[in-house]
Amino acid sequence: MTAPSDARARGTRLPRVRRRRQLLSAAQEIFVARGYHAAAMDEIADRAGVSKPVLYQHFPGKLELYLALLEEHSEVLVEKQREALESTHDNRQRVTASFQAYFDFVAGDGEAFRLVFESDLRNLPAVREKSEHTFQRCAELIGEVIRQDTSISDEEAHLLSIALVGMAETSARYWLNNHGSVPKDAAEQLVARLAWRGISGWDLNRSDEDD
Amino acid sequence: MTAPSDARARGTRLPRVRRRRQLLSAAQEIFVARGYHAAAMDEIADRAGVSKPVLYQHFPGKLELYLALLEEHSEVLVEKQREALESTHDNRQRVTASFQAYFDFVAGDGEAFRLVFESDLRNLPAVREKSEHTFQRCAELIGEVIRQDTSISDEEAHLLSIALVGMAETSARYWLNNHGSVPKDAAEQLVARLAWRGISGWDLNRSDEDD
DNA sequence: CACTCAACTTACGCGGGAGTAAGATGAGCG
DNA sequence: CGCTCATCTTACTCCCGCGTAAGTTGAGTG
Repeated sequence: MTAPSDARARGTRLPRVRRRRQLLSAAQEIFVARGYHAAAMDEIADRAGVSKPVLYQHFPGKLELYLALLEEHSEVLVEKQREALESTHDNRQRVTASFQAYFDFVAGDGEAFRLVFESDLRNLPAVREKSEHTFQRCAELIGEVIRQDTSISDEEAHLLSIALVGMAETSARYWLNNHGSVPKDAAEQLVARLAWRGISGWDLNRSDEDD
Repeated sequence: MTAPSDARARGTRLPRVRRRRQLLSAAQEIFVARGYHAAAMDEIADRAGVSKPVLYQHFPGKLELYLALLEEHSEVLVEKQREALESTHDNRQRVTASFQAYFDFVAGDGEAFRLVFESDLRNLPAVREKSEHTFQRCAELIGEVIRQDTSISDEEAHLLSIALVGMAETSARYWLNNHGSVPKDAAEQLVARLAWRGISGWDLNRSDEDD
């Protein structure tokens, strides 16, 4: 079942940088599949077709290995988000692009999103801060857009952004877990529509009517 | 700092049911503060002013102790949610009540919500299923309401519900972490407004306009 | 007042996994 | 062709924390 994606010819020597990349890749598979705690350094080494001390020649410890991956993928998410928002000046399309970015992130790169969104190490301050900071940066990018077009206060704009990011993250994760029930495009569009209806023309009607 | 909330007179004997409740309470404090993995059975026993074997006379193991708490608080959340949606027939108020329920849940009972929303044991199938099932039940409650008033398909209604629940959970957690920046009422209202604008009159305008 | 049984204690076994010491191997260079 | 040094291996040590064996205490009952 688990194809040894990189454990080619157990016994091949590799130059340092190549080996490092491969170790990161093996570690990602294990951490994603098992979480931090259930992941064993032995298993990561095995997966890379190498013995444990090799791992320790590249990373000082399990935690640092994990943090390296977390850092990398957090950056990817924020970058995707930035690109999405810069891809157009039409706010309606920005919303769509932003959700697409979230869905893409969740759909991509061996489920690495689980490190960022579902870490079982969030009780460690270093990890909690990294995750939350990533989240905040995404929200901040969206917040800027909102502020540009509404007379809303900074704090309220930020809270709205948080809510939207939460919506994106949650629905993207749900969509992935239930692959097949709804096609990606449709899911993105649906949730984007919900968000757009929610924020567009915010200033206009301060009175809330029922249906 | 950490008041020994229940560790009265180390050396007091307690009848079985009373002791059990107290152990659950001590366990909750520790699990919430440290997460499952970093929580030590010794510390839980200490916190309860009791030695470790007592713990094992009430619960077969660490996992079962944890699951008991998870189960309990999951039920509380779903129940709060059900009450909120049954508290009125006006959908606009339903939305507000629903978000209030989430904020209340997060604000209440010694931050027990962290067990449900931030468990570091989600890689264990039993826990993952429990958390996800709780989430789904909340979404389903909301989904029923949505379906009653729209011509939307079941699957789409469900995805919308998921998105809304994610919004509620995320914003409630954020609000709690940044207590003081926004008062509870204001946060609830703001996010409820966002959600209501998003879903109300969904069927009417199938065309999306920009601002 | 002795007897019983639930409630509690101290002190330990033991497994699992992170990290390491010491040695083997082999690719490339002089 | 043999030297060197980076790469890699085997085979440990050690700690931490769950779970338990065996024994103690004391409240209530006949």
